[in-house]
Amino acid sequence: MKIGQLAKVSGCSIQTIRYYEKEGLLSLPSRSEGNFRLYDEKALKQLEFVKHCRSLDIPLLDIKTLLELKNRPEESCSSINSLIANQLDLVNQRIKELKELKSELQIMKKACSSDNTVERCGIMKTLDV
Amino acid sequence: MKIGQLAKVSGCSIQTIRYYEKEGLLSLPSRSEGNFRLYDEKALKQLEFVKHCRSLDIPLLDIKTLLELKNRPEESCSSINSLIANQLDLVNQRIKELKELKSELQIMKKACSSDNTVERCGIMKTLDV
DNA sequence: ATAAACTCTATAGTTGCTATAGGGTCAAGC
DNA sequence: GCTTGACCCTATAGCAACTATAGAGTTTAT
Repeated sequence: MKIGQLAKVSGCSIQTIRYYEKEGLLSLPSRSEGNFRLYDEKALKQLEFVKHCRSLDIPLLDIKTLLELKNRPEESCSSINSLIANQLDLVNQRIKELKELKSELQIMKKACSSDNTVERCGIMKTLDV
Repeated sequence: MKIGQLAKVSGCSIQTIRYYEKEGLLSLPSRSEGNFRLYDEKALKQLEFVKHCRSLDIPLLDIKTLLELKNRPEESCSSINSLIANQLDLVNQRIKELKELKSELQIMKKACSSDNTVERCGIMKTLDV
């Protein structure tokens, strides 16, 4: 199939597919006589692997690492474990930060009722440290 | 004071200060004979305002809006209310997403014990949709 | 043959910084 | 006065992960 079809099937944009190829996340596809990229089922599977990893906020560089490991089945998977554990830490950390941010925003929200002027706005007073 | 001192006092890097000035978040400072930027207490306050907004994940463009509103004290602050409410929505949304991501990562973490091969790695099997 | 849809490569842009290059200024010490 | 190191300047590029656009070539259906 051509790139437009792959994009439809995978839910990944044409430009992103080309980007992933350029970044080494997708294998170079064969080409038609007119130089159009041609993809098979294996390419679709690889793209879906990449997409799945992205949905986990895994950076592209790490995804490349995972793909390389995938090609080395006899190797230890301890680095995969580390990667996922690290990702989980990052997520936990970010959730913590966002909760704190949420608290502050909620306090600010209450600091001002509508139909005020900027001068008397409780939110603005809070921002003005 | 010069930019290095402002950076120290504010906790904001020199380059970021210059960046904020370029983006219109900070007023153009006066200059010394040697063309060094010179800042007063007012500039420090403005920078701290910007920093505070950034700590709330408010985009620079919105911060500019807030600064403009600050200069119009008689105007309605309803847009400030909207901005904070919107920010809160975004934060809530992101927390939700991260919690879902966390769940998935936790499941994956359990899918593999250490000292496996890639071939038998439960995490890799999960990624391989 | 024609036109529209699809595809190509190259490049620029988004956001919010951050680093670097090459050069100028200032202040302290000799 | 000279030197040196700290500080400052502008310009530009880079980061991550896309996303858009320009200009041109290919394919497909009528």
